[in-house]
Amino acid sequence: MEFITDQSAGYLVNHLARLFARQLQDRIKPLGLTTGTFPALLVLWEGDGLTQRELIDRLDIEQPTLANTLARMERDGLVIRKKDAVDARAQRIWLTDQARALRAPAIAAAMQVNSEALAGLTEAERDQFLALMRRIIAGMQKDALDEVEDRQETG
Amino acid sequence: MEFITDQSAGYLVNHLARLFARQLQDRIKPLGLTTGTFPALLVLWEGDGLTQRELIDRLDIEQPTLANTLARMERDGLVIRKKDAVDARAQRIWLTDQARALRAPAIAAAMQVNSEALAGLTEAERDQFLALMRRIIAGMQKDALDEVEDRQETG
DNA sequence: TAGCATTGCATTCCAAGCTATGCAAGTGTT
DNA sequence: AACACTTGCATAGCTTGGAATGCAATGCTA
Repeated sequence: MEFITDQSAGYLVNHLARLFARQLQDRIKPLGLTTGTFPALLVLWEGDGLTQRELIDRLDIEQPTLANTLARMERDGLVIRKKDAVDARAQRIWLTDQARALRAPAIAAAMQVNSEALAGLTEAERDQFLALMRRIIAGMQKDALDEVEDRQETG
Repeated sequence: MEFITDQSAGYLVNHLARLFARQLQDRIKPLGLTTGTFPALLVLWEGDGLTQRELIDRLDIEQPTLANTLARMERDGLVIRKKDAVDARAQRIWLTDQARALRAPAIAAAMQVNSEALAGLTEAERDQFLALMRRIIAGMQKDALDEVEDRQETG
């Protein structure tokens, strides 16, 4: 059985993700940001005051991963957490002014990474690439969901 | 400035990489393997007795990352490290019988993950997807190399 | 309303990746 | 030969990601 890395989607995706992460990190480090905060920030920039649970529902990330990320973000002055008025278990996440101010430069950095990465592709190829990824992601998420449901029925 | 995650290559690649990693981990955990060992194993299965340096040259991974991975692999009985006869600094990496025996099932697992992930695509779309990734990777590696060279000239 | 199940979050422990640094062994230069 | 430089690897410390677990607050149900 042969395994050719150049023809393995998983291998290439992993490699590509590391290349993107390195690029993004280089560009947002001067802003005092790290890559892991990015997904959470993108959601919060659209509207903060969410609970951790609400954030998780918008990010395909495990709860402990987000909890850790939020802890680092609080330590670094990007967010503050206030107890929910109604539900004493929940904490609502609020952006600091500092985090709000970083929105424009951070997004500019990310968009620049994207455009440089895809610079060798035509407009059509870029669209194709994004569309293919969206379809693969949707399929894999569905598969994962089905597996969870199967386990619940069986177990 | 807008940022739409569905149209961000970096965001989608990161997400996709996590989905692939979860799938692969589920499948190779029963074999006693973890995802991080995979790239090194793929090289070593083609021929072991390499030094760490030679492995790094075949993997776009930083040296400390590989050193850690090899330490875990040695701990788990996948490889042994023997001092090089000529160069006392270098250590040559040898697969154990156990690691050799895992080749077929591990590769089968990875190929299954790939084919399930791409199941919703036509043959042509799969080829396109892989080809696009290869081109983007090549471009980003070239960019990264150029930056290093620029820094050396300047600094 | 008492007891049980669920929910929201934190904590622990691990893998995997990175940067920065250290150090011993080899190489090259004068 | 002495010195500086380079190379090969290890270590420390961090982020990002996950699984497993714990626990308090809430919700449900008999």
